[in-house]
Amino acid sequence: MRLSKAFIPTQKETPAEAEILSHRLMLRAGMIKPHAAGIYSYLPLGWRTLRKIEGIIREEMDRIGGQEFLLPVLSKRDIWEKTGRWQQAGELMFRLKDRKGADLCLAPTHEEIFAAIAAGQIRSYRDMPQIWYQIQTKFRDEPRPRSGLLRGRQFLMKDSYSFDVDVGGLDQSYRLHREVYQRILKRCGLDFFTVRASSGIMGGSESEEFMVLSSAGEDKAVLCKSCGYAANLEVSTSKAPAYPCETEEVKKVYTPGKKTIEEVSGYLHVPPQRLMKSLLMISQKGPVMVLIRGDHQLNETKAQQVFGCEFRPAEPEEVLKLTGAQAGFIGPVGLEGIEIIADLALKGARGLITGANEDDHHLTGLEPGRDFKVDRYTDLRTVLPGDLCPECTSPLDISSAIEVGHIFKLGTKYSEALGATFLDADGEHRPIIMGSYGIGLERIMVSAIEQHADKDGIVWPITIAPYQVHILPLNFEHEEVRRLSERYYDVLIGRRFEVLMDDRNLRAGTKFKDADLIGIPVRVTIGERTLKEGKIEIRLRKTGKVYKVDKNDAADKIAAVVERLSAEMH
RNA sequence: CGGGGUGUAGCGCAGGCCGGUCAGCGCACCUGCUUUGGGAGCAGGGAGUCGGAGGUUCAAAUCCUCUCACCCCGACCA
Repeated sequence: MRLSKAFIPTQKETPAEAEILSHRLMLRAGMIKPHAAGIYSYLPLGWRTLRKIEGIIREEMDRIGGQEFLLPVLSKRDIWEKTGRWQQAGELMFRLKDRKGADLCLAPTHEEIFAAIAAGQIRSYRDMPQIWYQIQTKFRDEPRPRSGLLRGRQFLMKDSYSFDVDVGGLDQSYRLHREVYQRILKRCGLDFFTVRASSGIMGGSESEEFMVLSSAGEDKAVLCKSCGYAANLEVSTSKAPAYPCETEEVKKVYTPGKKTIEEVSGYLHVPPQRLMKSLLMISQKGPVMVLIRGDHQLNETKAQQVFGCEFRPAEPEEVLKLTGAQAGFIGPVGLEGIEIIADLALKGARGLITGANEDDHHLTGLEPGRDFKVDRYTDLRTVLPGDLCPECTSPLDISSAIEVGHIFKLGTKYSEALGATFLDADGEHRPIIMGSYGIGLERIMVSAIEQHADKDGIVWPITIAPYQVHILPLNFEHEEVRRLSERYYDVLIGRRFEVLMDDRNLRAGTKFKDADLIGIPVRVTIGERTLKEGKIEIRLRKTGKVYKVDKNDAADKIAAVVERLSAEMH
């Protein structure tokens, strides 16, 4: 492509709305154009990179026997009703009506539709295993789109689904996907890791996320440097360092108006670790009191699992009715008929302080088991930095990360709801065992920029760069400069390389700045100065390393550099 | 949904409090000349319903009311 003819609207200044690096660079490099919150147009340069990513994903999916589909975006209500997600997905789903008034949605994901196809066509255990995938736009009306392409309301995803006859088959399909995702991300030049994750409203048993460390990321990953333990903060466990405490007498103290941990801890001059949060929850099975150490936070994902059902905090009237006191002054002591669940960090603790079930009073010196009953100890808290690794007891780190992929063992939730059953070898009807595997194309692109950029612009990994070679004639009016540039351009294109040539009649400085911004891995600089020595320059965007090569066999040298860079990515 | 911020030319912004030569600056763009190894110089030029609607006023970018959009923090998030 000749830059004189290309639509690559680079900008010197950064649009004010862009906060994160990748967003700023993509706007400045003329890759994307904002349309509405969380909705972007992809301009030619941005689209080329997305298509590169798409190509890598397609190659790798096909390699494991995946078969590509293209499913509809418009989807009718009934199949979503069958799995309960028409209600469950709530406002996240874009909904519309057709002219007859029938309900439709823009599909936010495609489990239902793929499962419905399987329900009709897969009838025998002989028809499996199957891996079906598509690369397509998803629509989700996010509560808050943000960070450029990181969380959009419309985005590209490769989603695949596996169909197996048994759990062993699912394990195999899941493992294939884990391996293929690792290959995809590696080929895209990402430094990533996997974490155990929550399966959320997808349902299912096991799930892992593919994460890229980045301060721009919205997820928090808990990492152990010494043993490699890694988990999403939502599901991570840890051993809390024990807080030293001694046996005390129980005393009731007057704490007028002191409701929060901070207030009580300040008023009584004790650290928050000595306090115990007593949280009254209403689950579908009835009221439950949850006990957490004062400096800890209740982890709702874990609580959900422990309760085995939906729950919510009790309303003020319910708190009063069940405990006789206002929230802030409640506790487990003397509480009858309410299940009490405590976080593991409280096991063996002594001298605790919590509400007395009497307004403006707290109890001190409490000991679980001695002063109140605990029906169950379990892990309920969110990990804090410095907590100890559950596997090797080294201190844990918590880092921000971008979730680029997520794989799930779904089981039979969708196949049962949609009647996707098959006949096994014994002639029995059984539901198909499904897995679901997503990977975000924009998130790969964003992550690549976040991980590979410098003050001057993007530094593309060659596998996903919009072009491989950027020919930069410094003065296109100069005859020899022009002649050589045209020659390399033709030769390289003839050899199937992807080449951008800056044939614009601009000053050298402008061309350099644009080249750095766009970030093509191999730059070929052709100027009068080095031509006097009979040389041209090959410069690597990543390292800044310059090779001066003879002007007559430069094309071979350029090709060799591109091939070497590409080979390094496998 | 709660809190905060911003809407003035393609991009970045000033002006707003104190209504009246107030439609402005820089970049980008167009023309010409000079320039050509890290975002050139000079001269000339085009471009904006001041987010929208209503109101106050002789007069509104500026004051008032409503509204829309975008960004950030939080809640939420397959």
